[in-house]
Amino acid sequence: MSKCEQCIVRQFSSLKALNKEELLRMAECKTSYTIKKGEPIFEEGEVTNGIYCIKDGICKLSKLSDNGKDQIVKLVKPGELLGQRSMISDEPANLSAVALEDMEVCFIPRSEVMQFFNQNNQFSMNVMRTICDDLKGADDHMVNMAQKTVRQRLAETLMYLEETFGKNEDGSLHIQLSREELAGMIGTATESCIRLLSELNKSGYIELTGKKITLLDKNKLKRLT
Amino acid sequence: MSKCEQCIVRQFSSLKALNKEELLRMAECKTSYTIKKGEPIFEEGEVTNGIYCIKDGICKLSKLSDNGKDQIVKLVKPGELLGQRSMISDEPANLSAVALEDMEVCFIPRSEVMQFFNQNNQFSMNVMRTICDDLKGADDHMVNMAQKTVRQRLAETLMYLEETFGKNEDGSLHIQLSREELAGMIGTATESCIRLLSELNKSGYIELTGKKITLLDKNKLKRLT
DNA sequence: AACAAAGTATGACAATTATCATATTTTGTT
DNA sequence: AACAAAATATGATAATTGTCATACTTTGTT
Repeated sequence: MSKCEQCIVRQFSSLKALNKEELLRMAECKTSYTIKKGEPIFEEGEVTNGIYCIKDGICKLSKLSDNGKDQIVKLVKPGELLGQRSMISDEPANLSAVALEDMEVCFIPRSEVMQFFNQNNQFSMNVMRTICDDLKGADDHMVNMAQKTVRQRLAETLMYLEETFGKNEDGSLHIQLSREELAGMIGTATESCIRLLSELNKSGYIELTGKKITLLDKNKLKRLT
Repeated sequence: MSKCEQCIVRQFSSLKALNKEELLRMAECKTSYTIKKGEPIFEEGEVTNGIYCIKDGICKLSKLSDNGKDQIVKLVKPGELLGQRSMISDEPANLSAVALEDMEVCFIPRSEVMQFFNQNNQFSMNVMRTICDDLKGADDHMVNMAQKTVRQRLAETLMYLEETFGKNEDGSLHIQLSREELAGMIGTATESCIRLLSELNKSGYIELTGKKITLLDKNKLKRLT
């Protein structure tokens, strides 16, 4: 059983407010999991009964729409927590979490987290601020979905992916999404997404090499939005 | 200076957790306002420095998109609180709040609310749950915006308006939105909204009489979505 | 009552986006 | 290495939605 003290999740998340004793308690009750790319951490409607700490790997939070398409609501990085909203509302998950890369996560039971939550005011304020940030992000995202064209949303998403997940040595986006997943982020049909990518490619905004996407002219891309 | 004990807001909002002494303190520091239809309570980017209790009247929370159109993110009823997220994040308002009817609201300074928040655990849990509900609502709303057609969103919105704000004696929707505002809710051009309404009218799904909208066949409307 | 201004309605058309069909390429498995 | 399956790409076409022009109605003001 590994310690929680030096864990990346503790450095970036609400958990940074926990003291040594609380970290020890957490280390004792946590469960570590390895999750393969493509596998779910939890699914929409599932009772999660705790939170997940993302130690390594990226995952998508998505929701199945009535039309059968999976809309990606958010991407989650190492250092973040999953399942905080469900824990506080005491409700099943509203979104599914699926690994986009091989992942390492720890599960901490609800009862334990709620203890920290009630005892440690700084911790609960941290959780609260995170949820407030998510709410602001979701409102802004909603406005973009409602008011921007697919091309604008694609350009914004590509820049977001580079800013958030960085580039490889060759300059291509580090995060690898399938065309279907990218379409699921911007809220469009897979074919439309492919067509627009290939248009941006021909116009010199981006470069497509196999699955790799490289942003060539970010100023031009920004002007699209 | 009126009392807070019997106020409608106390019955429906997070404030129900406050005790008599806290209510007295709140009554002393609150400021009451009357806001005319069309006037703002606060605007996007404004530092609010407190929360607003909606005693009477309905307002819209909206955000101006880059294309110059106002997207309505949420409608707020009497009994609800405004500005909780900004208060906790200690940030300016992310959305504008504008009265859709003449309103009565009370303003409570941030310092006071934060005291309740820190002292009264039930109150802070209530606030937290409300924000969690908003987050779930925003995520769901986002998926609808991304995945449903304008016609589907219009049908859903009309049913939402009837469920949430009720009907007049003649069966028409109680809440009166301009076509532009309705378009701002569903995220489309005003002309498209008008055209679809008139199509639903001709097909017998709804009836348009001046500004009044009556839902005639809710089963059919539901099937559209 | 008269008038301007705003809101609602509709047509014509263009632009955007989805859908279906069909190649082509890549990936994974035996 | 060979093959099937999945992912990517592209064309053709239809459906949806936005834009601009214009007319009609309602509202509010003087």
